[in-house]
Amino acid sequence: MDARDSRLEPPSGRDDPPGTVDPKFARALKLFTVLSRAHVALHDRSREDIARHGLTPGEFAVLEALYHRGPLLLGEIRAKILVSSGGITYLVDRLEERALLERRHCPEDRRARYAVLTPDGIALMDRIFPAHAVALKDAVSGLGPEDQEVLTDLLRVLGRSARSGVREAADAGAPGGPADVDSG
Amino acid sequence: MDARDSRLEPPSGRDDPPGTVDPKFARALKLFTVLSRAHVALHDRSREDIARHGLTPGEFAVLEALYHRGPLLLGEIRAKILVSSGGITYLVDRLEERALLERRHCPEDRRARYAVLTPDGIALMDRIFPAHAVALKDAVSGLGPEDQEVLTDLLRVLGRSARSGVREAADAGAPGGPADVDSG
DNA sequence: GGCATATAGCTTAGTGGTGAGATATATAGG
DNA sequence: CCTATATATCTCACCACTAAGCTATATGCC
Repeated sequence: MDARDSRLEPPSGRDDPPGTVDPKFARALKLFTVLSRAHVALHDRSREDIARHGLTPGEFAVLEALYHRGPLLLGEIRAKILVSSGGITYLVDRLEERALLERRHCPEDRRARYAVLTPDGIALMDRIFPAHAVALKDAVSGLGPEDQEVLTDLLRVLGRSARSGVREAADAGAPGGPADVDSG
Repeated sequence: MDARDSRLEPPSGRDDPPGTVDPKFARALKLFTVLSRAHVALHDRSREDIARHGLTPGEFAVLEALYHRGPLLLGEIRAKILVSSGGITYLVDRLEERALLERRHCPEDRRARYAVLTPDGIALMDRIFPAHAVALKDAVSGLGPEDQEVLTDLLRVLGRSARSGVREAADAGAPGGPADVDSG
């Protein structure tokens, strides 16, 4: 058999990557990378603040939506915070168990449910939201107000851009199966 | 009061949210929201492209790092793609099982391991990366090249701001712009 | 009314990932 | 050399969340 165990060998070199990035695409790729890192950084700051109160970001997002908009149907929260149908049930279950919100029947549609903050839920948000707002304000304070506005506007356009043109399948190929990975 | 079931009652009103956002913080909160949504949108586009090849975003990120940088220590990949120590082991395990990469001993440090793409791994990336770059370029095409550059620069600053515990002066009185804005 | 289809939320199985602790190795100081 | 501490990776228990299918209800068409 082959005497050579490749695991015993160091890599042939540190500076001969097999692929290089076509500069034509480098700008988009870089933008994506930088966007991801900025998001992670900000999200982490937000999360470490929220975690001190025993909440996950998802739970906090639900509470915040209700705190600032009043009672909402589960589907409305779902659309606002971008979780799956199972996800919103899970989050609302946990918050209801902790008596921070309640489900209520919707008189116009018996399939639907409102989520409504309880007094405890309101009290909790009264207590923690202001500090959270300060934490976020600090986290973005590396940019001045005008730059923050410009950034927000650009991100809005980018978001729309990425959301539009979403392919609804039916393009090239059967939508039934994932694809091959190897066989190359 | 008697024992009524609050679930039978509709919410008292749709437009009396308990909390309102201090406009002083509205800009930062809005920025965070818009950033999250833009990130989700772009990430979803990226993911749906990657998923067609049977890869998760994490797996793709590992392959891409190795494809463009050559062999890397697990810790180096970990720092680049921002996963936990358990996460990088998990990702590399899966890719190694599929023979897309190999672990190799590091001669200078016997605790460490390199990850190196196999020929199959390189072939896979040769095959799927170009289309992925096109997909991302399309997704950001709602912004012109110059706006993309501006956005990237602002996001870089924001990322640094969120990562460091900055509490720079600046503040509400002097929108003249913070001093050091670039260093990398 | 009666049927077909769409929709809101729930259930369940499964997954990508985290985080703390374990192990092996490295490094510094006596 | 010996000890103490730091570091790179792995192991394992757990978790937030997804996706698909389910039930109940709503809606449109005949």
